Amino acid sequence: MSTETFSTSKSSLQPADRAPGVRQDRPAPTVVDMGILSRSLAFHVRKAQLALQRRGLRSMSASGVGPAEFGTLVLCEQNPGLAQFQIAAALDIDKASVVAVVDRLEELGWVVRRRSSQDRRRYGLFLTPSGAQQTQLLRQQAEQAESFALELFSGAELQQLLTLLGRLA
Amino acid sequence: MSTETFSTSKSSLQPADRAPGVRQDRPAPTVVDMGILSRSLAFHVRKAQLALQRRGLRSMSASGVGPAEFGTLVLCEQNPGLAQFQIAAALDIDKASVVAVVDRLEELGWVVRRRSSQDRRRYGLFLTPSGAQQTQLLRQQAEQAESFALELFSGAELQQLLTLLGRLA
DNA sequence: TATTGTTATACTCTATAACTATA
DNA sequence: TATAGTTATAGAGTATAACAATA
Repeated sequence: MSTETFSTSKSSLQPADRAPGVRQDRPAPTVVDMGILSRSLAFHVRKAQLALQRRGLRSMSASGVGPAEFGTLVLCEQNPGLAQFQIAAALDIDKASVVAVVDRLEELGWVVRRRSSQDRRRYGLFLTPSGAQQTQLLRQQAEQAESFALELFSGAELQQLLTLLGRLA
Repeated sequence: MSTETFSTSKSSLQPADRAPGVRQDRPAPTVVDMGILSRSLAFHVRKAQLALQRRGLRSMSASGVGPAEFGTLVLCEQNPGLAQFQIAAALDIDKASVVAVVDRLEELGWVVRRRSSQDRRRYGLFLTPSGAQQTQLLRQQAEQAESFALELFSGAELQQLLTLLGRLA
């Protein structure tokens, strides 16, 4: 049996006599019970995202290219002439955030903005040749960064995970 | 057939003659092809997290209680006397970040820090009576905020989603 | 020497509001 | 009036590095 006890905090905001119901004289836990967190969707999604970020996505951000930049490149590749508000809708971020993303990509010389002749409020976004080249490279890096999932999941499991996540969003 | 064209961007960094391979004179896309993003785990996890955040989690943060605070309360409830570094490990955040979280909870009078007698470097964290009450309330809110998932998924699907996400982390 | 809690700092990502030019 | 892009600002949320106290 443990005889561990706990004495009052350094903080004077909560002296012992102002927290009369707090139980003491218990051993400090060694195995952590996650309680409801083990059944919380938000908690699991957050941990999964952290794990993915720490994995290979850091390799991209080293070159100043984050998820939003990568997504924009892929969308421009698949849909030449896409407008910025369409990028925002597809990536689920605000159109104001897209401005800085496209600014960076344009500075890198990977993307160009061209005014639409039909609606002069819009820019059409296009990959430059070097942008197309970089996109191909980054896509390979992204695929490799996610390839570890192929060891964690069967093909059917991976497919269902994507399906279920898609239903959430 | 569309006759839409695109003229040069306002930015002088990328004049037309420095991006010679960019294709023009194409109609602006209306349906967006997500390309590889539709099969990207990181992309789907990120969108799912955004959807969850926008849903009910905002209701908590209105009271200054975010996911980290909620997780800490639940952990303290299930494991009285837990140390801060154990909170950090369980929630997958840095121990430095836990300090501010516990500070807030202590200011609210929901949690108290007590020095361990066995290892005087550590604090044991305990819920106060009002902290226990608030935790129960917040847990109900969290369960309700995630209850929409019960309409999106069958019990088996929800269970598998949690299992697969857990395998990622 | 290593660990626990702390402080200070900075970075990433995103949202909000107000503005402009076009529609 | 509404929409597309822009600007400026601010807010989460987290990481990193260095430090004091303790092990």
